[in-house]
Amino acid sequence: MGEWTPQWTIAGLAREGGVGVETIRYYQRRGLMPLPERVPGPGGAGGIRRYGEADVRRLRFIRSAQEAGFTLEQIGELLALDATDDRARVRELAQTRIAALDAQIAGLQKARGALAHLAGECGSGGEGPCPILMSFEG
Amino acid sequence: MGEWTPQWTIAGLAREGGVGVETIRYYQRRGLMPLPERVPGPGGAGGIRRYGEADVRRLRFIRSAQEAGFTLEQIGELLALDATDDRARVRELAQTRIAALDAQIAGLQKARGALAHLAGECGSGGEGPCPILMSFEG
DNA sequence: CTTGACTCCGTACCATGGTACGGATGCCAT
DNA sequence: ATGGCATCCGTACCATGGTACGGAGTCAAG
Repeated sequence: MGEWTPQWTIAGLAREGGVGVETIRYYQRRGLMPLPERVPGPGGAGGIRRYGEADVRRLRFIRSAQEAGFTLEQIGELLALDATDDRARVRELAQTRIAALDAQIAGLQKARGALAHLAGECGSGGEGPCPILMSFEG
Repeated sequence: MGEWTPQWTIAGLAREGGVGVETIRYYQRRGLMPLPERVPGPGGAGGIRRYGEADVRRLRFIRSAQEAGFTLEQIGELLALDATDDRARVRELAQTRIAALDAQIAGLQKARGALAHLAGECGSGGEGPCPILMSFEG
């Protein structure tokens, strides 16, 4: 019995999710990850928590949503919403974030253009300082 | 005598740059903005600091560079570099940041796609919860 | 020449997203 | 049954980029 009845410890979960153990504990404190029951061992005393596929999926979702620019607080709301059927709220969150992403992408592309221009102006052939302070004007 | 011999107080500079007074003071502490001489008034005692066009440009540069994803520390280096002629280092910083921007833009576009898909899946016609947790898979 | 707004400066505090520490306990192999 | 990790938990600390506070000084208008 190994991988087919997946039961990870917190370290295994962390590995699957590409985060540190402390990060998972932090997410638990924030209410983003549940605390599984402690599984008493042969001794009978309260043992160690075990994690399964659902936890891995949840953790990966958190990381992806974070890359999409959601804050941990918003991610908490999304996770809570996953259990409800408040489709309107989900669409609202998604579309607000899409609009923010569009603005952010446009801004980054503008910045990229400015930097490319600077790198060009500041090519290897040339003397004196590069026009750094002016690089974002225009 | 007003705008033609530009002399702003810190509040005016803040207004020009679209930041708060405390932010400018913070940049001064970080070494990103210089502390102008205090201009003694008629009384003779050390007076209030005055800012000019150069400060406005510097402040705007900081904000733009920040939007381009540079940290304040990197911005400090860029500002220091503006006085030198180390073109190689400038190009290095610019190109590193361009690469990071390209990666970031790609990531954001992927996230945007996932969110658009979620918003679609989760249209007004439909029952039950939306597939939030799965929205970033694939 | 006082009043009120603004400045200066040090220091403290804040939000976000973690990261580290240390003692108690648990698990497993030898 | 014992040594050596790992887990659990509370609490403290960190980096980044500010934001707020309080007291003293300064300046301009009335």
